[in-house]
Amino acid sequence: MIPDRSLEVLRAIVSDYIATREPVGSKSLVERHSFGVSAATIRNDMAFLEDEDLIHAPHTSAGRVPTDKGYRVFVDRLSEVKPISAGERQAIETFMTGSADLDETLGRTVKLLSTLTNQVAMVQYPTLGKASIRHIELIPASDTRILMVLITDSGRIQQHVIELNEKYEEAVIAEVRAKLNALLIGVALNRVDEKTKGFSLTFEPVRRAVVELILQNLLEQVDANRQEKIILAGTSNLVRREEDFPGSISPVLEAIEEQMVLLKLVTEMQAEQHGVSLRIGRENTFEGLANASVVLSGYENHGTEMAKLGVIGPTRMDYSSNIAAVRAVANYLTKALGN
Amino acid sequence: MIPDRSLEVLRAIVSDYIATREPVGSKSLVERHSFGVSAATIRNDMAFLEDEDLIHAPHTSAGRVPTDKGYRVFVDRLSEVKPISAGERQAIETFMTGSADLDETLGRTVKLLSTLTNQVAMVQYPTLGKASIRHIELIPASDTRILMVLITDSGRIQQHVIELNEKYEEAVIAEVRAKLNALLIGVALNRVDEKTKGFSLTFEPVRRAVVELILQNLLEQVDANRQEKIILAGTSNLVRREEDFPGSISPVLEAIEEQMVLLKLVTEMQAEQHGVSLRIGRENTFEGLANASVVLSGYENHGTEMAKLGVIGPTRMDYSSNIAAVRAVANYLTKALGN
DNA sequence: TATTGGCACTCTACAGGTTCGAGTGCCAAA
DNA sequence: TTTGGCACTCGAACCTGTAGAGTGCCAATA
Repeated sequence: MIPDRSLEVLRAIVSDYIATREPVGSKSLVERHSFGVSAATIRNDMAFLEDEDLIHAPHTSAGRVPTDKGYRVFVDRLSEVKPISAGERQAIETFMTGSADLDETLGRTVKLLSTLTNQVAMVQYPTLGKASIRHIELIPASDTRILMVLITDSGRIQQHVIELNEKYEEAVIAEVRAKLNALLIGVALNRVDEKTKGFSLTFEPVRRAVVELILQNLLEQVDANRQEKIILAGTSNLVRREEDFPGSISPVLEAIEEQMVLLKLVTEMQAEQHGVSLRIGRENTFEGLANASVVLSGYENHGTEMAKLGVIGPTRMDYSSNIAAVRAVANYLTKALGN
Repeated sequence: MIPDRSLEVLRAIVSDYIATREPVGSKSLVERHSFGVSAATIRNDMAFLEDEDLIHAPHTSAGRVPTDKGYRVFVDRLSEVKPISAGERQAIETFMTGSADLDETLGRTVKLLSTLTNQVAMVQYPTLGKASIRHIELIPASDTRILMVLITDSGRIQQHVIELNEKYEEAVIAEVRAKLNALLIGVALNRVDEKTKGFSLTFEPVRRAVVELILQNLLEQVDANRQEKIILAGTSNLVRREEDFPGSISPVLEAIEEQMVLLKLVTEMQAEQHGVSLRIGRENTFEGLANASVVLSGYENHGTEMAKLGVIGPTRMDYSSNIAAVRAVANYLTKALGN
């Protein structure tokens, strides 16, 4: 167990360090906070915290800096999440109102989150979930191309152009369209595959090639629902915080520019818990993010699809504000998508 | 007029500076290039170039660095555009094949361009142009929502969800769809507005409100074709070139993150000339780009729509390689979209 | 007239040295 | 368990001197 006063000292060290970016020493600590004990006593506590690997001295005879583990204890046990201010609430509300389109809503959300936190913000597109098919449309787009539109009951709409290598008869398209809808409306996305087994056999042999091609494209689209995507905003905030990244920010920028890394990150953290989850420094398995922290929260789309949104910043970030902002934005987004 | 040898000296200064990032002095200049004259003579030439504001000394008794004007003379009169290498050609071809979708093609293109040049790459989505309507589709998406799909003869497909505040009859939708197509197929986008004047009057009065709403959404979509969009890749390359941006790269990052700035830039440069066009340093009207250069080229979508693509990097960039890459990618993209 | 070698001068980058102050660890006393 | 005291450490800031690259100018030269 960590004694109470030592925990208080840790809290003080973290908040001072976040505020000043200077390693904090025993003397300035007692000056700024009223512990009711002398600097020497604090030094003993600090020695204890150092033994526990919660703080760390960049070099002999320097002040102390929180370790990743120290930040972790801080956020888990010490920090209170600040309620967001009236102004922020106001900002969120004006920002989120009046956009019907999923793309636009998410675009605004990510921008909002980055403005609110002054960090890099990310929003994951909603994924599959329990959604089912509401409607499938096939529209001739040119002599050899067909536009396929897939509408799910979560309100998501996907479009895709199918390239045929030959001309087609409109009648086939109409027939396929009718049969597909009859077969699939109300069917959950993850059951489309089994439902359409043998589908092309219900057509005349000469038409089966075209039907197969359309079906294949449909399955791809259904699957693309699983394929995930993340949008970003506020990359320049990273540069403004450059001095918080020892070494270089280059690896961080590379990491966040790489969809795969972010997706992996999001998926890993998905499992952890509901509400806001955190990765601090080296808790991120990806090397490039060793000096970065990630704050994530889930949000819902129509109660069926689930995805994440959050911010990335230096380990030395204002956790309580950022957690509050991420939580608030996730709630508002869920509300905005819920209608 | 600038004497021939002085021009040669300028060329040597620019290429040495690009290669070494060091201000270049008269002595190292004669060592590396064989001018057949002594350093003292070169110094006279350099004094002349400095009078002409083509080079500039960062401080007394330092070597010289090209000014924006110096770079301009260099690219306009001195540099030969390197033909791209076989490897690069290969890379372009593998990269560009096998994507039907406009979004995906442009996404690949921008990634390719940034890999090729190691700079920040940008691609503007094609704009209006002379395209006309091939087909309009209206699809019920839920009780109160309709999906509208707009297909142009340039092959672009746009979708948009129309939110009605009340339930609608499917019959109205079918009627609107039929009449719209009868009226508008083959009509140029910029003439849709006039063509649809009084359109709702051909419907029963009780249905006019719905029709008006749909029409209004259609006009918005047509107009959205004019609304431009730019995608980026390789932002982290900017950070890797940080030392080439005196002061900070922060303003540059802000500028390129701001769609409006880029769009303005692209539009301004549109007018200038066909082929590759360039803005060097302060030639960019935007202050944040004072130390950046922009290389742009136009490309075509199906011969009708026209847009730009290019790279942004430090003024001290390898102009000939970048110009060659931008030109080549623009050509390949035009070809890829042309089918 | 254009070119050259020479020379005195300037400025930066770098290395070494010194000082200052914040901070530490430890110990003996309270 | 807390405290004051003390010797010690280390980095930041500052100075100083030197080496090297570069300049401008001038008188001599082709």
